[in-house]
Amino acid sequence: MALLTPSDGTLPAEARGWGWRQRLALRACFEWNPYPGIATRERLTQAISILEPRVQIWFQNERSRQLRQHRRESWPWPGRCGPQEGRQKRTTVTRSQTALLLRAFEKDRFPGIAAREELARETGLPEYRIQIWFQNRRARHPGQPGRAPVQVGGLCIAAPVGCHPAPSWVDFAHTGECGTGLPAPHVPCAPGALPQGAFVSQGAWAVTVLKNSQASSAEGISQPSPASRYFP
DNA sequence: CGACTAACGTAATCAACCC
DNA sequence: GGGTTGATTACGTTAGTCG
Repeated sequence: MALLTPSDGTLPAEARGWGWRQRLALRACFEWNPYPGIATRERLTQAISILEPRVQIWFQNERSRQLRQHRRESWPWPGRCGPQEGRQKRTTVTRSQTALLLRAFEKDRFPGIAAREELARETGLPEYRIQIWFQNRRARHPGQPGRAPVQVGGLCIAAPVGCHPAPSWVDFAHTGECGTGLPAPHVPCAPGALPQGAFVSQGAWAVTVLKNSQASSAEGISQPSPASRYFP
């Protein structure tokens, strides 16, 4: 998405959307666990400087793509493997926050990003939680039909939290922090969870390799058929 | 123009929390 | 214990970008 890219528009073609290093980290994680819990998503968030909700959206879209491809090629989708990771802790919405949201809901059932940001500021809740609240509210309190036009243009997705600096995929590329940041070795993951060590090494490997190689070779790394790894 | 992808929608469901 | 509601999932659609 252009809105996630530097404003000068000089991002290389292969990095359309997010940086290829970010994609690589996401793919590496996806291969080990297509259903990451909040802990893994948070680690990814820190490692690749993409906000957690965006990471979640990416995994949703990626699972969708993989499922489609598996169906096309008549391969069974492995689905969840291993114990489930923990969910996002349930957000407690206070009465005053609910009242605020209800007022906004009555005015507009389909708030755009700007309105959600404003509500986030007013309530102190994260913008993505606001979005979830509206989704649940619409589903459970169907009122007048009809939907607001999708607000895509004019988004400030690059920096929903007060427009912080541009995604640091360049830093990610040069600091080498990502290898350790991606899969925190001491994360309190559920016992018997996915092969964390393997995940660590894979993520670190990916990053290490990328640090010492060119984008062209990186493309080759990120390309192997993902399905082949599910069915060795 | 078609392919790709981020963002966003619904519907169904799981699960935590409150009364 | 049941109702409410936040979180997550699958799946579909839209719109922007690129070759």
